[in-house]
Amino acid sequence: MRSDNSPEPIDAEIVPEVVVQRLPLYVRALSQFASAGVEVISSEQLGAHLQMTPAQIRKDLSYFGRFGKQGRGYDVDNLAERLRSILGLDSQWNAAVIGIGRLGRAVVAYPGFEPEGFRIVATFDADERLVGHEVGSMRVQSLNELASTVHERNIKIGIVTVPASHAQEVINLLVRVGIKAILNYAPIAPVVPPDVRVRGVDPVLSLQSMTFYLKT
Amino acid sequence: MRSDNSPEPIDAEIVPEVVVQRLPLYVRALSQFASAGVEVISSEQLGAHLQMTPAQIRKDLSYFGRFGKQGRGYDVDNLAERLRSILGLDSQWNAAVIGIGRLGRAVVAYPGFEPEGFRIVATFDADERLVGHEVGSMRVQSLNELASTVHERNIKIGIVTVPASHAQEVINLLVRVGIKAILNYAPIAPVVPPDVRVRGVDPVLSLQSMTFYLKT
DNA sequence: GTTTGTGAAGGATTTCACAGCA
DNA sequence: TGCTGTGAAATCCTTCACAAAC
Repeated sequence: MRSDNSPEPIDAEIVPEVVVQRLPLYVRALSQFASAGVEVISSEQLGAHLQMTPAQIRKDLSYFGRFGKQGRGYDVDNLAERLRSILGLDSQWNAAVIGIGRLGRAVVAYPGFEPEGFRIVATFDADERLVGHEVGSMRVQSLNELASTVHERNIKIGIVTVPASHAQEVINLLVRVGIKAILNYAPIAPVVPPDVRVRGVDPVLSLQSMTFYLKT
Repeated sequence: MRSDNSPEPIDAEIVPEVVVQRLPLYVRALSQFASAGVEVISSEQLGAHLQMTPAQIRKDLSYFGRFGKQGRGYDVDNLAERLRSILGLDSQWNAAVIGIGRLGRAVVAYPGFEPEGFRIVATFDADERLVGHEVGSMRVQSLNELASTVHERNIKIGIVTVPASHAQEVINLLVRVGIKAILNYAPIAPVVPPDVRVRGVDPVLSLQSMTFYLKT
């Protein structure tokens, strides 16, 4: 599937989306192994750790290049770095949080984004009484300012923490302003154009699909 | 696929897991239509709302019975109720939260669980200095009390909000105590026996799989 | 006329199994 | 010998298309 190194001529078209979604899992597992001092790892070991088959890992990686050495396995640091670069995790991504209620504040305060290169650089709320308040050392802005701020601060990601009743309109607004990646905490299935990606964070849905298996 | 009504002899074995995971989506959409006053809906309309094909909806439902009327569609209330019952959402589910730091407190305070029938009935933390404190009108308990409390309060779901470094051991403990459904907020891919279900809530993973498509 | 429920077809993803390399 | 990378096979999931029901 193409020869070894050379900085990614990846056919994004042709990589199945499921594969892309597993890549971050590999990155995370590799980081753990790296900080445990492991230098080389086989698809077998990685698979055991992630509860998946070695074949799947090898096949997934094969979409992007050849990273291993026969008879040996993968260099942990190297593979992690290559995958980070493929995913675009070697640069910083700026995000805006829309909806500064209880949930929005928790998201702004969440310490897990920054170390992974995701930085919240603006906060917005439709409620004019909130506008101007300080949250996480940022001024809450009016939605009127969304378009200009998104461009000025190079914001590529929208994080939606408004109530379900307003989520679709906020998402429409983000789309209109050119945002192509949305993390949606509202419990709705939003409608977006095909070039916009949405990922839902929805603990209730997760619980509801587990109870099926719990019934007696 | 079996005749009409009769209270579910569902072959859980045979229903694909993806289908089970979509059911809560249907329930949610149906509830919305119901409260908008819609009484009957076709797979076409439901599909438009959820951005999926009508055929997929009909096929999914066909695993569980026959709920529609040809030429007409589905009775919104009836279908919602049937699906709730299939998923086990017609009863209450008790949950315990393990890890009462910033995130754990936010989860305990989250108002989205209770209305859907999920009730947090116990809180635990490994830090003995926290034990005894009140959080969400519950006493934070020691992990020593986990086994007994799980049985006394009929807890079927564990919600893990401890730091990544302790998540696997806490999950092991939950498994040992008989928990079969775990909602995991820690950024790890836990290893569990095959009869235990885990769902991860992990905004960072979601973001990391979107950046792949953002890299111009 | 409309829309369901479903076998059959088609497409996508996973797993197999092995040649080839270290 | 040990393990990768990968076509081919197997499995899983989605879509088609139409008979039956209203």
